[in-house]
Amino acid sequence: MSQKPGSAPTIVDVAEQAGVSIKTVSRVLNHEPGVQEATREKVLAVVAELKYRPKLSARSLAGARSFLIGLLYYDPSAAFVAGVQQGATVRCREAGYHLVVESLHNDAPDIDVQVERMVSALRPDGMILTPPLCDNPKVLKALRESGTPCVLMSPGRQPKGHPALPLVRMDDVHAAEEVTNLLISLGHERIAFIKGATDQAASSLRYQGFVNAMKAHKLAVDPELVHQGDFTYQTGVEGAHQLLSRRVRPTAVFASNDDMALGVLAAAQRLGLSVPADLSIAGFDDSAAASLVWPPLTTVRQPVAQMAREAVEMLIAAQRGEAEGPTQRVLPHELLVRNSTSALAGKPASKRKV
Amino acid sequence: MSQKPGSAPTIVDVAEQAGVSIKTVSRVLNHEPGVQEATREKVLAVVAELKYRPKLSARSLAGARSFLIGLLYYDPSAAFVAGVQQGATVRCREAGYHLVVESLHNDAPDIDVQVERMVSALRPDGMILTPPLCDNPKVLKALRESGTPCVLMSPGRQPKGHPALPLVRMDDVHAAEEVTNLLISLGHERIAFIKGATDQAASSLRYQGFVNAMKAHKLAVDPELVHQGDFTYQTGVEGAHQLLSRRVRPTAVFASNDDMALGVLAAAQRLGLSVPADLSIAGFDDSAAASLVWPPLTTVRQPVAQMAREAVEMLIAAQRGEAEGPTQRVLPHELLVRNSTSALAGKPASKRKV
DNA sequence: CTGAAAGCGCTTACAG
DNA sequence: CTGAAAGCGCTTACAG
Repeated sequence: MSQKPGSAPTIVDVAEQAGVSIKTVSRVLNHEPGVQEATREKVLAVVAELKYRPKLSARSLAGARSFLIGLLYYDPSAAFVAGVQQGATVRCREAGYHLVVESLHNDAPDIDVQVERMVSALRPDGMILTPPLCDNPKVLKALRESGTPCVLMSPGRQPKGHPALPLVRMDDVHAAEEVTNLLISLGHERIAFIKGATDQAASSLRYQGFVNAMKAHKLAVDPELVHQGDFTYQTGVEGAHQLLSRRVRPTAVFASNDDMALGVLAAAQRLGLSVPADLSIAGFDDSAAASLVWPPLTTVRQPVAQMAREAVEMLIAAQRGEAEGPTQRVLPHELLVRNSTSALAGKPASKRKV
Repeated sequence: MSQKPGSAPTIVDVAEQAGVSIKTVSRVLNHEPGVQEATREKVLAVVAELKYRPKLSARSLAGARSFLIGLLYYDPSAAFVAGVQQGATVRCREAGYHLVVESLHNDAPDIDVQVERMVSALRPDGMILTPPLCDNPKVLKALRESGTPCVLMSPGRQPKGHPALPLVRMDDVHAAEEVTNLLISLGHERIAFIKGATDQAASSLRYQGFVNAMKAHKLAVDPELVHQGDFTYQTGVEGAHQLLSRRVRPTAVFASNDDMALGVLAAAQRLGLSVPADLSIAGFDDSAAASLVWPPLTTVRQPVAQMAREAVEMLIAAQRGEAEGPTQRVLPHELLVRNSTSALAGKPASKRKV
């Protein structure tokens, strides 16, 4: 063995032992064409025997790739981040990439410098941005100037004046329509809606879906039954108190995320209402708590891990110059019908067509 | 400017413009002693002007540091991972390090190879392990053989036969004692306990704390009031049904994590019991759901972010050869007294000394 | 206090 | 199909 004991084997060790040049070893490892099958196998055998692993820093310094994908996030629920990482790290591992994460504060005045620092030190091959960072102009600008490829996860409207960035998202409008349709199919007509934070793109999309479905069934959207929340539990509680004090109560509440739906549930129970007998409640997100409370919430599951997986996919493909698939992808979600919703008393579930 | 337009400035550009050698620039950037103040300032000025950022891959290849810290995790609640990353990425950023995360499956037969692959490609300066990976012998072995420094977060008993590894944790025994003492101070005597998964270290520690506190107050630990759970919501529900069907019901239940406590809460409410009037419930972890249900759960908050922060700290200090502080640290937790616990009817809260 | 040389372990042109 | 040379951008010894 030419390999010095104690230190990890290098490409030189492999080349010597296989009786080829380091360039050939490099070719085999990078799946470059034009290597004789016998040579290829010999090299691979030595690689396995020596347990040789190319060092990322050397590949990165010499070549045009770093094999690093960055993930920038701020705050979105822990479950969202966990899902993103689950999908992203698995895909990265399969492809020989690694995920570098950074938790940034969306309002930090020097956020652009933080991003620029990270990018120029790491030179990642691509960056994944989650809300609300994917809608932060300073972040986007820093990334654009550095020439780092990006994929946005569930962004709001894209900034005008720049070419559309690659993105992955789900169809919030359609999902909200489905939830509303479910409630209508259960016989509900007085359906209240609690909106999310005004500065988040999902809020208006989900509200739009609610309105679409109501109108499609010729049901009125009573302004008195629409409450402005901000995606927090607290505004769900407040919304419930306000909505349930109407002369004629709603029979169902569609809160546009689970945290608010949980607030409605807690408030309803404190008021002595039985859920779903007296009030049906639906949420959105399928948060961990949604299935832990009683009754478990009817909600929508976002394909978070799958979105992250595809984001990594797009970044890697783009780098290889393969334009594989669309750069703006909409992934399927899942409507989870659980026990917080039920047919309106006296109205059979099948009464209305959906 | 000697710097070619379009490409990022290198150490050579800085050296030329500052009129010094690259070695001197390197000294300034690495805070090495023995540089004249005037020279130092001149270099720093040029660095700022050129917005020069040393490339990690070059530093890593040439030197002994990679400025990368690895974080390996599997499953622990999303909230736990989020907390760990929050603390770790902030500390990393302050120190010019970056966090590479990998989500592994604890039962993967080739988990040691996965770890070895990651380590030999990245050469991280240190690795942070969370439960249950921090107790996985194959992971520990792979890391030891590669010579990668590690810090374990909240591990169970350390493997015998090897030098004790650095770790950060909280005092589960003491925290469980505090929860139990709280219940006792509220007048409860028939207190049920739901144990966690037998293969997790925290389970026995928390039970030990419960037993300690009961004994300290001369209260009997009734075997009929101890239920074996596994940290899931479902076993909380099962435990509740079993415990609440006793001839003489417990007046309080201490579930050793929040998921199980939520199961107890849901079961109790379904049985028509009012919490905390009819039954006090305490959990452990301060999960997101704990404060979202009604009534919010009395529980214990782990200093997760702070533990991660210190783990990074220890790894960086160890690399610099500074033996700063102990390598086995126990961080303070916080008892959160919320509405799921109250004084036993007829017994004033102050009746018992704690 | 400062610098010239060598080298880390790969990939990139370029030859043949 | 294969290889010898140069070079990526830093740090490490070693000198003075």
